[in-house]
Amino acid sequence: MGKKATVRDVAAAAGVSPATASRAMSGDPSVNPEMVRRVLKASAELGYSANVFARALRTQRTDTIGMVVPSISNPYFVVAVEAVEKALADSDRSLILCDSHDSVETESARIDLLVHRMVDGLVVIPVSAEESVPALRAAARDVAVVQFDRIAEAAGTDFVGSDNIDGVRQCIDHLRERGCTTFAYIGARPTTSTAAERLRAFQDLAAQVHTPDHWLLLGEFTTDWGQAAAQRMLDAAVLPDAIVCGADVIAVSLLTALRGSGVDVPGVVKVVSYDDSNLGMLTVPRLTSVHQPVESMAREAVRLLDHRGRHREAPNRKSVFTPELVVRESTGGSGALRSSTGEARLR
Amino acid sequence: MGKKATVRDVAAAAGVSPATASRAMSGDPSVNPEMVRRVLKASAELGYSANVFARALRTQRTDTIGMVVPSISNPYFVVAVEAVEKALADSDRSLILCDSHDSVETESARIDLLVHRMVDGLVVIPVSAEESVPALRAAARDVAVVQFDRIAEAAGTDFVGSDNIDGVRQCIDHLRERGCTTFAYIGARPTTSTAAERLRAFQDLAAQVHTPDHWLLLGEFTTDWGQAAAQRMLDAAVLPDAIVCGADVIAVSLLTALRGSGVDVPGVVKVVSYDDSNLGMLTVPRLTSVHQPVESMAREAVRLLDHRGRHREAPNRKSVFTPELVVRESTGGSGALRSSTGEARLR
DNA sequence: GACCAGTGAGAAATCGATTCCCTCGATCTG
DNA sequence: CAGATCGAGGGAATCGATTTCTCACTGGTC
Repeated sequence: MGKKATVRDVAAAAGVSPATASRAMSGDPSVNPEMVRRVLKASAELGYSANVFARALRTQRTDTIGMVVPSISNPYFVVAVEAVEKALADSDRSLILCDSHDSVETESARIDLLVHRMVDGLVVIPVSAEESVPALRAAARDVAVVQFDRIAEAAGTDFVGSDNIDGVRQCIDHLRERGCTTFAYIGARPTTSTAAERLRAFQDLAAQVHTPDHWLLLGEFTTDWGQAAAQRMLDAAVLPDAIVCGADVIAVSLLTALRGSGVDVPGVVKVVSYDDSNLGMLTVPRLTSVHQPVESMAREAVRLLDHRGRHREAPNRKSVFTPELVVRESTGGSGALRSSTGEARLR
Repeated sequence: MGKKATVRDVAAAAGVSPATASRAMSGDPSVNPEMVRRVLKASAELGYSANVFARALRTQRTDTIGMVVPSISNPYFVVAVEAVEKALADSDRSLILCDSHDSVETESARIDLLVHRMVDGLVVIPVSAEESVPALRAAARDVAVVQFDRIAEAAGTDFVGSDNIDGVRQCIDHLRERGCTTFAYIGARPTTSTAAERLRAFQDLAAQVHTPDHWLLLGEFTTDWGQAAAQRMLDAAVLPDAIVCGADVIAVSLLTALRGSGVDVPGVVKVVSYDDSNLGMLTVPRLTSVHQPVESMAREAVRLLDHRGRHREAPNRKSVFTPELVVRESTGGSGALRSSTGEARLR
């Protein structure tokens, strides 16, 4: 347990005052280059590295941002986390990640935890469009907050997401091109903004005059639900031409269940989904899915955080990115339309 | 941006000194109950909560432990993270998670980061049995370290893992019971202890006098490798009765590729794997896989950390848990043997 | 009635880095 | 050449909570 060197140690070794040592190391231009050299040398020799807490206590900054996601076992959120981490690496800041386990209470606790750790900013994928509001609103008083992917409107924070209406439209257009006329939707209950928008878009664009109950199934963003939904569809006599899923986690187990019951996909039913996660590459057939430009979204999120860090009272901003449908075999493959992209990224 | 209350504020509001306020809130028995009451009341009214950094600076503790995993897109590691988080929740501590992206350099940087953040302990799934040693060894001088799942022996830290020899033995026994006589192994190069142990166990237990090259394939723990390996097996004329995979991430894409080429699993080839992750539940057929008692392992890891926190110089301890094979359809289903367990946990 | 152990609580030191303020010497201006 | 200006660098305060260290006061004992 080697006791770590302090500024004083470095200062002493370099023959200067702690004040000068500190200035030298932070690149203050008013320090003689010769002194800087001596300080840096001493610092290197002692293996000095500043105490994070002392610095944070004094400067009120931590060069750390926090992120709260509903579940790290959803691959889409994992991709989002990795993208944010990458976007931060450029500016040499790090990420603290918390999992809210799809619970409003846990989410609130995690947000509090991070705020008390004085993160410089907070990226949150909120659990609920309504119930996440109080915690987010409170957090936004103390720190820069940006909601990611989903939004709890009333929280009044910045937001980065993608255009769900357009994504669903691309799905439907693609399916119509492939000759589909009857559509079902398997998604999540509209407690999150994404679920609500995708559902509404589907209803506006594809729902028939009379949509049978078992063609509009709303549950959760889980594989369990995908499986249960598949069962309900199979229990009914007639299958639609196509099924639009609200997320890959739903689609993969739905697909597996359908095929397990001998339904030909894409021959009899075509399936499209949302998120373009690595999961969709593991099924047979591979999933046609809506890809969101997560990397760009993450960079934008960091930019918004930085901006708000400087302008606390600026009006809220919303950045909405356009997604793109990636066509694979679950709707008959790329055919003459466009080439399917993306390799499995799972490790 | 509400400025947060300090001990002084609380003390003033309660009409006592900061010292007494601090003592009152930390449950020091030498404080008059009446004072305690007043302090707690004031504290509650002001919405006081101690500044994490000031406290950490003074006490040299953070009630936080750090965890470094090779990749959060591997579902097995995600399960490990969740288990550790859960084990910590009991004692009201939190987890900081870092991803080393399977890189020794990143791993070293992350470990440093966490050590400087004065985490009270560190749980690491090392990237390499050899190259992870220096960083771990250095970290262990400053903080309690436990290696999880894999071990870099020479680092000289505590360890929690499972018995890979026994796990592979269960696989082979099961396959033999099902009538298999020729076996192939698709795993990772033995740069990690788990990969090495599983490989050696396979060789000891199942390798034939002459194992064709394409029946002993070593790559990485990725889906890409599973797919590539499948291709190599298919290119050769003869298939084995059974394939043992070193991890589910390998097995799922292998399985998908085999089935895509018309190979009947489990009819022609049976497949067993390792990790029992949710991925294995999404394939058709579902994967027979070795389940490790991750929750128990995580609790043990936390116990070891706590123990070392108190006894810096105690000899290193290794806790090895016994895994259990979960039989599913990729080897012909549970049959009369035992019931398959586990539901998909993906969200 | 005087002395001592014991107890509760405040003043001040501490953790380590940063930064404001001030000094001292040097250069510049009139 | 005196006085003003500038700039490098040191002393000390600061961030907020905890933890000595100390002291005043209580009750008990001889």
